Amino acid sequence: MRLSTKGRYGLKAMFELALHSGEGPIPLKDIAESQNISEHYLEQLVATLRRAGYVNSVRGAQGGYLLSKEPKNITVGDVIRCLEGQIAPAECVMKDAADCNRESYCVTQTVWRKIRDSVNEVIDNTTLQDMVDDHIKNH
Amino acid sequence: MRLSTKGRYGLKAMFELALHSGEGPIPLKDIAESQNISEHYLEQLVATLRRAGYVNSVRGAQGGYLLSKEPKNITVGDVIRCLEGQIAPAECVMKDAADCNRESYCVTQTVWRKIRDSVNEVIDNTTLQDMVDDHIKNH
DNA sequence: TTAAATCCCTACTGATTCACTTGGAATTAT
DNA sequence: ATAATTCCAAGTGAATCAGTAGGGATTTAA
Repeated sequence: MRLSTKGRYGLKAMFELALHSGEGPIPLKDIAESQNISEHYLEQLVATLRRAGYVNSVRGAQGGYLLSKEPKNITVGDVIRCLEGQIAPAECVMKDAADCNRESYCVTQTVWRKIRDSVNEVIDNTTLQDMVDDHIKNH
Repeated sequence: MRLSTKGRYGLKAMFELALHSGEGPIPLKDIAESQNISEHYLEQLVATLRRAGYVNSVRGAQGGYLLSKEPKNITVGDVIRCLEGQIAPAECVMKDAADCNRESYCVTQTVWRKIRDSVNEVIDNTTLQDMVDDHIKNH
């Protein structure tokens, strides 16, 4: 039940972008350094977020990345799901899942569904702006 | 964020034991067959649960496994944690975690903590008895 | 008393995923 | 022109997953 570094690093990076939202493009180098992450690895994660439309890029010197929307319109769920795929403890409670067994009703599925829903509730109701506010409040 | 087969199969097995609680030892063969799981693999999972004190075993012909406590006194959290280790989306919010970075406060940690707590709330408040009741209600 | 049914234990294994690294090409500000 | 950046594709060592293999020990039933 651990998140991989994709989701973890990705959210850190998105938080950094949100923190400097409106200040023009931020180069990955800065984020990688401040978060102590391999720049080349982070590049791959941000590429995924870019293709999904959450960040825009500016190439060339003085280029970098910026959020494509306001921080309040991007949720933690958007970011994590983009990088990690659907968040569900078992395949049988993922969207488009095939029926997991011949029986029409399975009790463990009920448990997995509850776990899935509780996690999704948290991540879909926290935006990057919430994280920024939280950060400011604590400094 | 997927659970491995350890936790998934393990919970299914414990549910079967709870369902037949009070009927004497149930052989693994029956559980493995009814849940369509490799018996030898399940054996390893149940061994872990036995060593942790959640099930007792009876050796020899007509032997098998039984819950060591009443179904209402074993939670889903007990079972999953026993087989999968601590449930937390990131190391920094696990018990005994070293400080994740030089800064005293980290925003992503707040998110991970919320996820961790919401999952634990679900699994610690669902017992095997709840699953049995749910099963009976739906048949 | 022997055979069958069961649990118990250790080790091995092929496939997949993780967390990167390598090595460049294309683009743009200075 | 040069340096700073993004963009792209492929390779890699280590770890984990989901078992399998091959036995040994214990108990019941015939």
